[in-house]
Amino acid sequence: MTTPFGFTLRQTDAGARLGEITTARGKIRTPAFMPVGTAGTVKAVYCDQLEAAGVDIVLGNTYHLMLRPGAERIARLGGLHAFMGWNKPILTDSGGFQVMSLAKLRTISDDGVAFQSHIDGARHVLTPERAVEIQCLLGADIQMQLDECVALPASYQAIEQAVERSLAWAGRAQRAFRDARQRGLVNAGQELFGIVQGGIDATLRARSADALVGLNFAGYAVGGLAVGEPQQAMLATLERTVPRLPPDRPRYLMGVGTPIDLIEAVARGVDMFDCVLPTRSGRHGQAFTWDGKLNLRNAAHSDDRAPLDALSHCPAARNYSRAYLHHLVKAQEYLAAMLLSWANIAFYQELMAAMRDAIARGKFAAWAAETKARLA
RNA sequence: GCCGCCUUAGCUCAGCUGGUUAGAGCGCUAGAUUGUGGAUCUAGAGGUCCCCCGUUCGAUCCGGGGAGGCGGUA
Repeated sequence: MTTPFGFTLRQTDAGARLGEITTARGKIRTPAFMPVGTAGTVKAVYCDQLEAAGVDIVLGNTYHLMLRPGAERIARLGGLHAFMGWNKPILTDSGGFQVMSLAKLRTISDDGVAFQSHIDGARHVLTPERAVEIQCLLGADIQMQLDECVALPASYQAIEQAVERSLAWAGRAQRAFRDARQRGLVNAGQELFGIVQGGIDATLRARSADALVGLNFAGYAVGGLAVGEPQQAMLATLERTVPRLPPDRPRYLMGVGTPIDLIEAVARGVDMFDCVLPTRSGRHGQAFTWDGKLNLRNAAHSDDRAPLDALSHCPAARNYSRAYLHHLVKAQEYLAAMLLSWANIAFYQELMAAMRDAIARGKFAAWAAETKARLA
């Protein structure tokens, strides 16, 4: 008996939404932040630490896992959850982001994307159908359609083409997913999300969102943001896009963002986020704390006995001095990446928990104003 | 003792047949990083060119002397 996929909206406050996503592998408290685990690991962090930090769901990546170790191999080994030892929900990105980030290594057509592997140069083709097949093999609880993500600034024509192509691919992905469901390759607790594109153009965003809603997805992502445009343009785009999405489905802002980005987006009705910032920044010596960003590489920390963040509940933030973390970062010790990634993920989870609490109390606007000032 | 080589940024070293503001790598000081190519990028500070004398319009560079280091040799 599989728990079916579902979304319950419990409360709204000042535009922000408190809710819960149900999957066969567990519940996701929203607004939610999902750490990025591209290659079957949230880099430098154990699954136990993720769980203890309050993480409900992590990301995996279709493109990277397809290249190495291969989707069919992961399926033979019991699926991505068993493979990486994470039994809670997993959302897999489709490879659409790599259309942008690995632009030099791919050619795109209406049929799909041909990548030249950055590992060994081999040719790999990703179509909307193959992306669904791979995500079925991985066992993702939430799949993403293949889309075309465009770096900004870009011409109207380029963004328009990406919108139309992504819409066509949304329909193909949906047919492939329904076919997989009929063949028993996905269960009732698993779902596929569509992705809105359109740059920061109001007309294209409306066109993309409206057409996608017509396809009736279980959840909707807003993609193609935080890719070069100013924060104000991103927020303005959210204000025009999110209201077009059905309120009874989760909304996922892909690839965002900084702590303040998250607060601003929650205020505009977004439920889910993912971003590499807490982990990538952690590997580069930057910490997110309740007093704002801290660069542990800076010499100012070399004699500082204070903990990273006395307000955090994370052992990494409480039990090690800034002087020690500074030393580890300067010496390029592995433990620096481990402790700072851990602390950053814990901070992001505490931030989301604080937002959920503020919404539940009906105090989101005041909380947001105070917290933004504190973190700035 | 004698012979040879060396001395330029914190470190390891380029360079200048004598000419405006002497460079690199690393290190150092900062900044960037948004659906992760375990990648990288940007900027800055830092100089008695071992010391003294001489030659020259002008010396880090040429000559003499000195100091320190490395190697060889009796």
